[in-house]
Parts: sequence; structure tokens; C-alpha cells
Amino acid sequence: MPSSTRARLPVADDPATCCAPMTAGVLDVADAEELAHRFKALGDPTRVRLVSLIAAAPGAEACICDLTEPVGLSQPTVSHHMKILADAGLVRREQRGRWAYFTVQREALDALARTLGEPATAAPRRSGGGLTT
Amino acid sequence: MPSSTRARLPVADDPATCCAPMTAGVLDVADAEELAHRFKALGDPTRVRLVSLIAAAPGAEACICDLTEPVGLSQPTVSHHMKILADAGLVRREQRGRWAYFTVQREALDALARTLGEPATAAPRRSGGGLTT
DNA sequence: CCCATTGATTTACATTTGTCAATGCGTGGT
DNA sequence: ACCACGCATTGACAAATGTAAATCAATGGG
Repeated sequence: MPSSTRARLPVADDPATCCAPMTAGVLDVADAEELAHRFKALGDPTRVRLVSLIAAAPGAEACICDLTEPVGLSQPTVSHHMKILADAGLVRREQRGRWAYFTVQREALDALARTLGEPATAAPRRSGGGLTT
Repeated sequence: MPSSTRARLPVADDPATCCAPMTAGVLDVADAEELAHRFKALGDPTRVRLVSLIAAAPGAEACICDLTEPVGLSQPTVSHHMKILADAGLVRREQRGRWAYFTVQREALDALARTLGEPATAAPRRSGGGLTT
């Protein structure tokens, strides 16, 4: 599982392939940054709310205009938050006619969940963490 | 689950009982704030790294002095990050003699993972892997 | 073709965040 | 009692973040 060749790409490349489990060995810096980037996207109540709203919307999709009122924020602000979520690969944006429909990237959420939950592999204990950047 | 009476407490009250799944209905504001609070704690590469370092440390515990060098930050800064993680209930602090040992609150991570993963309504519990309480 | 509608960008600004140096506070060894 | 050690707190400061007003770009209906 070579992950050291991971760049600062917009991430959304493959949202389902995130990183190694957080608790199954010391994450290298790149993975830690990648994970933190996604967690940070969920680190705001409004954005958590937005994801939840989209997931619960009819058809599991919603446009900006559907979201501004429930969260009580201006359209530019909601658009800004959605961009952050999209850049993190947590939602997908699909332009359809005049509207931009957003859907939840469930695979990305699952991948994130996997990095938090019990490590899939029995984590071979590594002694001495000589980490030298 | 009445959660509207939830204040800005240090959260760590019961880290395993977090919130309803993000994608199984619209989260109320309180739950969204609670979730965001925890995600935000993981929204920094250093803190992700710290959790990973603790989990991988011998005995799955570590003191600040074990952590400063791997992350390459000053002791006050690491202490600051650990406070944020502890306030979010993601790690537990245990003063033992002169040292403060930190351990990962795996239940909190699992609870967080559960709010991300498939909503409890559909998929039954994972049958293969030893289910833990 | 004109114009209303949807959403993204830009600009601006107050607040929060990450970091370190300096300092304070317990604990334990001598 | 004293002092070294481990860690938390305070103060300070640059950088990032959340938000809104104003503006821009594109689409679709008359």
C-alpha cells in the first residue's frame, strides 16, 4: 500500500480510497494531511448540517436554493461551504440545467469511517517509532 | 434521544454516545454542533498524527514528552493539541506520577465512525468480525 | 433578444486557530 | 528543603476561517 506518492490533489480523485486506519500504525504525514483535510470539512456545524440535509432530501439530492433556508445562511456562504465539502470529496456536484445538484458521496464517508473504526488488519505492532520526517 | 438540552460541556461525558447517523435524517442543530466539534478536533494534521502516534505507541499510551519529537512541535503546542483532543473525548488523559499518559478513546472513534457509516436502519451488524458490545 | 433565476467569485472583515516564548504548578529525587 | 523534570497556562501574533454584500457568469423562459 504505497501512499507516499500522494500529492496535494483536489482529493476527490477517488474519495473511497482514503488512507490507512488511524489507529493501526503511525500515519505518514501525507495521509495525516489527507485525513485532516476531510475531517476539517466536517468540522463545522453548518457543513455537517448540509450533508445531513442533502442525505435526507427527496432523491438524496439538493440544490443550493434548497439549502440556504434550512441553514439560515446567505447563498454565497452556503455555496462556499458546499465547495469545501466538494473539494474534500464528501459531496458531488452535478450541474443539471440551471441548478447544481449536490449528492452525498457515501463511499467517501464510508472510507472515513473505516479510518476511524477498528483496523481491518491485525496491526503488527511496530516497536520504537523512529519517525524522521 | 433528547439532545436539545445539550450544552457546551466538555463532551467527554460519554464519548461513545455521540449522535444520530449523519445520513439518516436531518440532524438537529445540537447534534450537528456536537459532531462538528469532534470532527474539528480531527481536522488538523498534527492532531490526526498524534492520535495515530498514541495508538501505535507501546502499550497504546504515550506522554507529551513522547510526542513532541515525532510531530516536531514545541511542548506547549502539543499540550494544546492534546487538550483539544481530550475535550472532544477522543483521547483520555491519565495523570500517573509526574507524567500525563494519553490513550485513544476507541469507543469515541467508533461512535464517530458510526455516524458516518451506513445508517443503522438498513444494514445489520457486521457479522464476520467479533462484535463488541 | 431581454431578463429573471441560479449559483460561483470577489472583496472585506471580525473571529478563530496554530504556534511559540515565558511562566506557573505539581511531583519526585537528592 | 531544594531543585530538576513534565506538563499546563498565559500572552502574543500571523494565518486561516466563516460570513455577508456586491458582482459576475450561465441558463432558460417570454
